[in-house]
Amino acid sequence: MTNSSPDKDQDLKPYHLDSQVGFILRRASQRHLSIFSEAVTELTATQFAVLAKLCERGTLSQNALGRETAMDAATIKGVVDRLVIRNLLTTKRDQFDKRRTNVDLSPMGRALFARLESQAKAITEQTLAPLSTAEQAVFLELLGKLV
Amino acid sequence: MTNSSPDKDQDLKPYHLDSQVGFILRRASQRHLSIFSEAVTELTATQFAVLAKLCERGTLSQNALGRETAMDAATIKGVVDRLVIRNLLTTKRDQFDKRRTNVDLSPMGRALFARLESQAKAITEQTLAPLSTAEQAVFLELLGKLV
DNA sequence: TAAAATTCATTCGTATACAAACGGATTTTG
DNA sequence: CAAAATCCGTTTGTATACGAATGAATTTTA
Repeated sequence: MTNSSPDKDQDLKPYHLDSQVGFILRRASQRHLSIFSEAVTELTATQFAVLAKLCERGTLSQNALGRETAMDAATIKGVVDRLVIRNLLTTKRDQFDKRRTNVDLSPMGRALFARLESQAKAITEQTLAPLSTAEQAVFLELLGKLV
Repeated sequence: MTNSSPDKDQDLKPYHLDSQVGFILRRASQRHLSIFSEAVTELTATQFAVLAKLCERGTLSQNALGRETAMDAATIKGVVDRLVIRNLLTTKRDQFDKRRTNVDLSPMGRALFARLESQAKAITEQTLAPLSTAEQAVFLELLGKLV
């Protein structure tokens, strides 16, 4: 007899890109980045994340900063380099561990972050605006489990 | 008297990167992409999305394909070019609208997609695995509102 | 129908993003 | 303590990602 139970090697349901979580995550990120760049022209969201983390944590080695902001060593290097060129960050060789380069906010970087902080909060709100307050809490809780 | 109501220009609560939805979305995407590349070595997630969409929709103009896969014209061009070089896609000038380049799966592309389809479904499941079935449904519904 | 607006694909420039490999510094371990 | 393992920052190469500008083709509109 024909079995209607789940297939072994092949699912009868076709693959629909639009319902795959990875694709929807990418589109949600795209929308957020679009909201961000609309509201903030001075920095990218990635660059802002670096300023925010340094403001929160103070001086960090370059690689540690990368870990805190979810960027690998090659990526954080480029981001830091560009921010140093713009005088938003300072770097200094660690005097005890000669491998490390310590990164910190410059006065300009600190001032820029202070100026953008409330806008950044508004961007978070705008990103979540399609959800009710209750839905936002549920969403953030579940999203947090997926990291 | 001192007012404890919400601030006008400044929120007393400090900005914590780790609780911003944009940052968590990025990390969730990173995790998904890591799961993907662990399971599928032949293609990137982006490239697979192109194959999937063409399998689903058939021939599309290059720009239309970009819209369906959430890539702008410049991005989809690079992705298509690389897949054409690998003989996974074919391109042909539209005979009626001379602006358009129509893109379709090659036999090799179709075969590769067929071979990877079940793995792709498993990747989606693995990405959502930290959530219960009920949570997954809630999460996808809310995430869908944020695109 | 002619001008204006739009669409299409392309190119250029900049910015993530990450794997892999490297040399130097530090820490761990046998 | 010396070898092994790890960590640090850097470089190279490839792949998205997108704004802006371009020229050619098509559609809209006045």
